[in-house]
Amino acid sequence: MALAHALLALLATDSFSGYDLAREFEGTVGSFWKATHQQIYRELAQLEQKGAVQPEAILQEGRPNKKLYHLTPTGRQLLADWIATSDSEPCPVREALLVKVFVGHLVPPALLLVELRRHRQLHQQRLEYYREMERSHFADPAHLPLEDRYAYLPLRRGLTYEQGWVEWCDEAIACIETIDQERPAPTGSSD
Amino acid sequence: MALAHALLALLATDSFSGYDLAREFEGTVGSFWKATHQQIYRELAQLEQKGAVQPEAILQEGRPNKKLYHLTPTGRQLLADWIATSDSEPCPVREALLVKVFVGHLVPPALLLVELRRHRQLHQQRLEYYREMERSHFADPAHLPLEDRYAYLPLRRGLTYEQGWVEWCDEAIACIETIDQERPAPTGSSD
DNA sequence: AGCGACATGTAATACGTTACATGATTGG
DNA sequence: CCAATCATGTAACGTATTACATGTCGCT
Repeated sequence: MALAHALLALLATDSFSGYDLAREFEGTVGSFWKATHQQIYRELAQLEQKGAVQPEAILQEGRPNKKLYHLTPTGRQLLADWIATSDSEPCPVREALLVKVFVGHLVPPALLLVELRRHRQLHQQRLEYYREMERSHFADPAHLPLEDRYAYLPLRRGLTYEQGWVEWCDEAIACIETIDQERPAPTGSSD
Repeated sequence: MALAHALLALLATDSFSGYDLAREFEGTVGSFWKATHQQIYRELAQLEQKGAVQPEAILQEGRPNKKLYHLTPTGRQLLADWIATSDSEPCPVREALLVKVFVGHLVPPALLLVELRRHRQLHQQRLEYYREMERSHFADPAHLPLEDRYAYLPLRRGLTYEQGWVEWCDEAIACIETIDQERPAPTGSSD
């Protein structure tokens, strides 16, 4: 049910088409939720059936028509009730990179270093993107309209989350480089 | 396929029963992977069919018998190949708490503060657990056996991850307390 | 007498991912 | 001419969650 609530939350800030929503999840909103367009269209259909959202047909020329979804009062109430009543648990971490590092001794250090550097770059890019959003949309956070002061907080978490990853990657890279220098060829030499 | 590899990784460090594995995911390993016993039993059955793991029947008195799973050479190779070849993407974040904060203006601040304090406590507890594991198992990390030096790194990420959450919760709580003091009753008063 | 730990499993459902499908427009 | 953007969707599959099911032992 959680994707449904994430969609309602976005539609509480503005009206969007399914396509728009999919792009939102790739932007700032990606700091707290992810979804593909297939999930979104499926979920929007269900929300429409429940009367939580209402589509408005937008006829366009030169590009496909679209359905602009609006949050209904029912939908707004559904969202408020969910916020008020549901206990949300921290999302489970399933991080393949950490599995690899955990049993890193099974492969040559150089191989792990490639993966770690790649991840460092991905997180660094995301971090810079969030920093730019912070600069452009949330300069002087104390004097923001009320809604934006709330919306700023998830972005803050996105920032510290990505920064945490970058710092950990640096730590891990340094550690594995040391291991690599101590023993040159840990696999394939004398096993 | 990722749970399969997480299980193989654990079985590369020791032999476990399904029940044991489920408990591992609640301990230190929980810093990088989560799984319930139902998932684990299903996946172990599949891994057995592939010849990646081999069960040893342990007959016990006073408690149920169990199957101790051992990693086979095939399984070890499967794991090493996966580490070497697969590009692992950062796991998608789907954090209900951040959805709630994002549209926090829809509910009374006091309500959000309850959820935030609850989360702060959960992350604080996890943080303290990881700190204890660090103290008891990874004191003096430079002089650890090679395998433990790798195993230490995911725990380090667990530590900074939980710490990041605790710090963000403090920031969010302070911010929302300020909002609360500025405007006493944002819902239900004059809407 | 009831609960929690031990130990394994089935079944149903919900949720997420990947592949396939269509079709116009714009820019390289 | 090919790829990307806009825009919506279906179908199949894989993974995860929740509920149900069983049965002993030791503790309170």
